[in-house]
Amino acid sequence: MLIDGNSLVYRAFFALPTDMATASGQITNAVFGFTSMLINLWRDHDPDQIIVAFDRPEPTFRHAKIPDYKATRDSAPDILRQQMGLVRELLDVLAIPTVDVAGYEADDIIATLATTGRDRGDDVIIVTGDRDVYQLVEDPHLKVLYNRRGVSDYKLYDEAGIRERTGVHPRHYVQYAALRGDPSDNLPGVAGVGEKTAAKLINDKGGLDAIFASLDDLTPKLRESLAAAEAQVRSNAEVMELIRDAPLEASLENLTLGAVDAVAVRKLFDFLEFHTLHKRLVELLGDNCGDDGCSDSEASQRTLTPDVLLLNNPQQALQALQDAASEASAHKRLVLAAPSGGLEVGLAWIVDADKAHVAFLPGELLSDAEVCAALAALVGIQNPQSNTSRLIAVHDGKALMRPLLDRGVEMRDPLIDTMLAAYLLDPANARYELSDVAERYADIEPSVLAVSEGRLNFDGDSTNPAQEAGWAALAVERLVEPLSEALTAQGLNHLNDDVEVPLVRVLARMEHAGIAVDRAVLQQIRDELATEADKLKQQVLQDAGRDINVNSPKQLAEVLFTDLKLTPTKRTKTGFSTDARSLEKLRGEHPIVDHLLNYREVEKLRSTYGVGLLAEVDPDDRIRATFNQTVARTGRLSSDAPNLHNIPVRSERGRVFRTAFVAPAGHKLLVADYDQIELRCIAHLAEDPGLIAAFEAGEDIHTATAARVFGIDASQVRLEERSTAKMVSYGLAYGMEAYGLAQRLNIETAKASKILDSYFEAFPAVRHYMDATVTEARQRGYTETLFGRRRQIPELASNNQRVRQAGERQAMNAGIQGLAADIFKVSLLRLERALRNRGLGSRIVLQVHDEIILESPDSEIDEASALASDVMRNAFELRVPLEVALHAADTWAGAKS
DNA sequence: ACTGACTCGTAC
DNA sequence: GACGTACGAGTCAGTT
Repeated sequence: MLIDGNSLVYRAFFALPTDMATASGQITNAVFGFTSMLINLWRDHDPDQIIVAFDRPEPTFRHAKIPDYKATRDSAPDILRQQMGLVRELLDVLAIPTVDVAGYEADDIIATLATTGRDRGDDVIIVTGDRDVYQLVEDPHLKVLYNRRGVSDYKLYDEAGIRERTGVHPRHYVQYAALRGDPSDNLPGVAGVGEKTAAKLINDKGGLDAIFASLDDLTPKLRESLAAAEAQVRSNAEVMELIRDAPLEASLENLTLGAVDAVAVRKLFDFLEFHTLHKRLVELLGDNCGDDGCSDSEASQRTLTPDVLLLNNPQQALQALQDAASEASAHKRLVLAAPSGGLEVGLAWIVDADKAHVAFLPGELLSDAEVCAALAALVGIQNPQSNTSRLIAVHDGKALMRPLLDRGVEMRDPLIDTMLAAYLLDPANARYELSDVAERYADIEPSVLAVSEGRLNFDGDSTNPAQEAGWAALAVERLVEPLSEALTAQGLNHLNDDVEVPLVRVLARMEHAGIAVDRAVLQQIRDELATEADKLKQQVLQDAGRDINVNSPKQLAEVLFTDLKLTPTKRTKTGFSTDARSLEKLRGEHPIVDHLLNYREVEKLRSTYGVGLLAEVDPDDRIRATFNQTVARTGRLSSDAPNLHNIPVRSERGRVFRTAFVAPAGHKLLVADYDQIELRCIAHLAEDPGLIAAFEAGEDIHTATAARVFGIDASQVRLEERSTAKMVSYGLAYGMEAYGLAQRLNIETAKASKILDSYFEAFPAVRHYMDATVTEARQRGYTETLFGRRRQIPELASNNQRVRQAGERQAMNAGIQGLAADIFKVSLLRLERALRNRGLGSRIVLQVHDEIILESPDSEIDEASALASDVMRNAFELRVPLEVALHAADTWAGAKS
């Protein structure tokens, strides 16, 4: 194994955060990364010999040939250079030989050693992040382990691999690279020639000489570029060719691994504070390095090392699953965890907190029907006859449930889902990956790599999902107690046990079902919009008078406010705003304004909804979004891939997309949506007699509000007054102020202020509720919904007025939006249960915050409607009634109020 | 080629 | 600075 030391140390340095340091302040990110890589390489490939080659600081023969060679490179930062010495020291104590030669690069040393090794019959692996060595792989005994990025992303290239990656045979690599150039070495290639063209030229002609000899066959542009660059290309080829007979002092025979000095290793690792790495090293080297009389007791508490039983074939899998399922002790805990690749890759489990035994089932065994059945017996929904089911603990149970549903297995509700628990405990956190939660609540050390890459990546060992899933299972096991206790302490048991946890299965079933779409309709809409967008774009360009990117706010601002001298009305962080509200104010000043507004609308619809939705349609003509339960800080759900929560409805042009969401033959879409749920929540929370009375009377709430605010009879309320009242009511929930209302109504702030005053005079309890909510939140540091859902609002303690006021608005909104979300979740749950209990064929296929959409057989419409209405109205008892509107139609567009 | 900040626009 | 909660397309500048 030949390692390019500089290359790997550089990769490690840039891949890991520079705040990794020892208590004494020595920065260790590069040494850490390099050491971790080295241990993994050693373990995974078990080489007979390891040699690490280094560059020397002096110029090389390449600099002599080309004065500008590598001239664009910045010199290494000090904090990296310091660590080079530590890496050398590390290799010393590990007795790994290093080589460097003045005037030559590490690559040349590697080329020399590789050639010698191959000639004497060795298999050689070259480890580097530098592509130049691809040229060496002309022989089946020579391979390159290329470090693509970070410290754990390697790819092993043999001759075929190089050809696939570059398009050329390794023996042509130098010529190919010479054409393409190498910006990192400051070697320009041919203008207009990148990887694809370079490979094509080489393969068509056979080599540089042939290419330059027959330039006439090529297109004029290419011919010209090549002719102009010939000298450069020839020179590139010369310096890119690696030296295979560099003058090394030691011979390959003498560069062997020596005896490891265990005490020196321990001292160095102690100094660097590499406790986990030391443990891994000891595991690797065993007695050679293990017994130096020290222990890692402190570190081991924070580090998890799973002992995984790998199930290699269906027989072993069946046995293990049956063992787990048939154990006499019921009501014990079963921890399930998948590796980062998901259930497709595999599934690990632990039974009865027996941490010594983690089983890992490779994903491919799930295609075996018997294995699937055995898994169903272990984790499936409870068999009514048996009451012996184990209590499941998971992190992100939906990630398991959904692929299991695809395989016909319906997993039962877990006892605890550590992801949901962490979300309930702090929904403003934004990070609920297992490594984050494990560190926060069980003081389990996350792998540094997990932190740097934002996901669990078991210490660089990306090739071992069994270890990774095993780690996850251990982590979940350790989290169960602390999280359960924290939930209880915070009064979150009801919300967790009776709402969030059972909701997981409802969402998994919705995702699994998906919603049917009419692909042809969607394509038709997209194509019409494309034509229209093209036309409007031409108009805008014509108005602009020059060629710009119409999608670029920056270029648009230049045209509008510099070329055309229109008056800017609003600033953004980087310049003048061109958003729709600003453009509205410029209407009539220049035709470009109208054209641009039209273009924006059509282009938005075309790209986001036309192209975007079509990309998400599955082969069976259904769209399956993901519904996230731990994203929104108020307790709402969110949807992505695609986001089905913002399908257009307000504008006529956008609404047509809803005609593409359909019910299959013999079915209807049944849409049930809450009427004014947030406003009803405000009425309840504020206990405002006026609002309550209006809702109880079943009046049109905006008309009734307008009547009270403007002091007139409901019959006298004009459309504009109703609209104003509606705006105020909505703004209320968000903590809107006079300025904001004025902007929206396009009136003066003073006038808006009067309207707000009148509103609060008419509904005094509302203002009191808002004030009390903010005061309480400020005192406690968090808000709480009626269901006990908490949300921390640290902004309330800020010294910055702007931040603090934003916190106040969040506090006002959280209780309202959160209560609505809680009620809605209960509805979803109960409706799904009710449908199942009655054995109906109707199923929930979508939800949008206050709207549930069912796909219902024609024969069931009446029963399902009545059921949905009943469940939703009675989901929670407020001081005001909850009203639900129901519509059945063939498409989502048809089901409207 | 990839990534993150930014702007803009859609929903409730 | 001024209305809460989301997701995503596209641009652009910086990095690998």
